[in-house]
Amino acid sequence: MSQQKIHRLGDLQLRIMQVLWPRGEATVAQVLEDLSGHAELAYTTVATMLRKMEGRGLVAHRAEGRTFLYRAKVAAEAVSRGMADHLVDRLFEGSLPDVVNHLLTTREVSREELRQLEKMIAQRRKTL
Amino acid sequence: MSQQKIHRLGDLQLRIMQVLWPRGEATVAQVLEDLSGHAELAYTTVATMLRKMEGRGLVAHRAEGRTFLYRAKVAAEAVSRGMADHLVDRLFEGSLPDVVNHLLTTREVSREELRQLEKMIAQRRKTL
DNA sequence: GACTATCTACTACCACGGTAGTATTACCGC
DNA sequence: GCGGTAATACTACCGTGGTAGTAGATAGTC
Repeated sequence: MSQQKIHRLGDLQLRIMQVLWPRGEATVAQVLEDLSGHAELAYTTVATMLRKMEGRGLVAHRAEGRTFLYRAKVAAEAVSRGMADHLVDRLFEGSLPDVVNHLLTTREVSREELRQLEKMIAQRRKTL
Repeated sequence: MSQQKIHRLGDLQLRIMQVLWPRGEATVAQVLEDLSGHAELAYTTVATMLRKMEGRGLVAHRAEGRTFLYRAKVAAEAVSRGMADHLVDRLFEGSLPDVVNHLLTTREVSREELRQLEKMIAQRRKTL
């Protein structure tokens, strides 16, 4: 059941995952530390959230003395893919050209970025 | 307050909006009708959801006799833009190349779609 | 050994999406 | 006029994200 609901991550949950992914393992205090800059949260808020996320299978922990070391249990790629796919499906019926077109027409784009995009497309074509 | 939280649309809420956008106005029964195919919902479920959405400023209604005609109060473009931007910001720090790269590498793509993408990019370059 | 800082556990809220039942009201056909 | 149908209003409930306080345990410090 975990695999199917990967796209459902609240803002705080995602930010916590984004702390855990590069760190590998982190204590509650470390997560809280890396999170500051967004909003000042209470220590217990982060601890509670981590416990809830563990219940959902997003993270796991091991005890180091009396301290818990949390680690991500789902890969960053799986999450971003799940979330992106979910959105593309909901908004653009799964059409990749539609979503890219939407992004291109509603956002600021630099010449350099356009060049990058073309490069990616050329690259992708080779893999077909 | 309505403008800033446009990206927060539940699945059902979005589907309802997607019924209202092309129709312009619709009764509860018509929304329910257009929604079937997804899941069979109770009439009162849709009615309740519409009332909640009206409280949030997503839709509005006028009375035609004793029947309510609901209409979307936020444009489809604003919603898709808000949702897409929110996701791109959360997952890829607002980087357009990153999100496109992610989409290109994780999804199935046809040669034809790649051609379309290149066309769009060329088109977009003209507007710079 | 007492004090304090630091952990986790438990509990409690609130908001909101989603779902639907019950109640009330009003129209329509006979 | 009466009964059924269809509409909205109200209420209720569950799950879950988010936030945090309080309590209890424990490790380190003087």
